Amino acid sequence: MKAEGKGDMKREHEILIGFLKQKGLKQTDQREKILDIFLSNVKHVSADELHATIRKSDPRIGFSTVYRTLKILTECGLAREVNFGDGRARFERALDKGQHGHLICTNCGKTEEFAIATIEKSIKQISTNVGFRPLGHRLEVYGLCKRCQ
Amino acid sequence: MKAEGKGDMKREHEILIGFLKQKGLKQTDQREKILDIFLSNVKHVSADELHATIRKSDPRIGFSTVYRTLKILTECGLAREVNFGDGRARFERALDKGQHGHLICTNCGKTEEFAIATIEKSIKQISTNVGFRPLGHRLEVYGLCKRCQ
DNA sequence: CTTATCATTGAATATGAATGTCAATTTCAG
DNA sequence: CTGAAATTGACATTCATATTCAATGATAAG
Ligand SMILES: [Mn+2]
Ligand SMILES: [Mn+2]
Ligand SMILES: [Zn+2]
Ligand SMILES: [Zn+2]
Repeated sequence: MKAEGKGDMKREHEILIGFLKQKGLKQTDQREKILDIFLSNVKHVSADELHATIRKSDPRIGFSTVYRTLKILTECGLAREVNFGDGRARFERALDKGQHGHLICTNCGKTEEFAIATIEKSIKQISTNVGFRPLGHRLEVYGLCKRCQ
Repeated sequence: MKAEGKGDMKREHEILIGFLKQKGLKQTDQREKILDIFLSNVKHVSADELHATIRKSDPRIGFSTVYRTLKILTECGLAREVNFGDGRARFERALDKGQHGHLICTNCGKTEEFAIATIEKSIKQISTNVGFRPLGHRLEVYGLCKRCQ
């Protein structure tokens, strides 16, 4: 669970630690472990799912801690919350990963990501026209994936 | 509550009645009244809010009925569900009103709509490229409205 | 190292929207 | 009309999210 060739996570840990210090919060084993598992895991994970995964390596970590840590990770830019209309929040890695849209299969739940550079340009244009300052956006496309059509 | 110059709602009622008949469901006063109030009301209303409004003119209509009727209205294309990340579903008029994006102020909650014709073209393009068949989409932009900046 | 302070943890509990249940009532085809 | 079947509305349940709180842990000062 270390030599997995996904680039070291030092940078992410430094960001987390810096954020905690700056906010007067404390550095704990739980927070570090949750960050590790979050980063080494599949994308679009819910708090529940992440907690289930973490329990396998440390059954003593509570759901609340996972839940609260995901919030912290989101605050410090390491995670991003996404929502696929299934009634629960999901989180994906945010560092070095720009905004993107999601194609969500309404039949099997499969999701695919796509770049939205041109769309983002349109959004900026439109927003500026009406005096709105855009800070974030969500674009979800619902439909049928190749297999489900 | 009738001569309000918003075009008659006959067409909507015909659509609802046709849908009910076709599905073997029954035409009730409640459903008609809920449709009326839904149409003569502000956009982006939650089930709760709609129920509160309806209670003023008929206190005997229950929340469950409003909730279930909104589902029916969505099924027959008279309403569309939208979600602004505040944890509850909202509904807007859908007949004669194409898809559009929303600019949502994260400070005051104000929402503004905008056309997404060009963006829709991009979505279709991208989807086709990967073999995905798009059936619907949501585009929400979060930021600060003119007043809140 | 020791201590004092204050944040964190995790189990339990609370919250709130969405959905399900069911007896009484209403619709509507025949 | 009449009866089968859908509807209604009060209430209960579910489920994700959020909060509470006593015990524990982290950190800075001495
Ligand atoms: Mn993604
Ligand atoms: Mn709208
Ligand atoms: Zn699929
Ligand atoms: Zn505002």
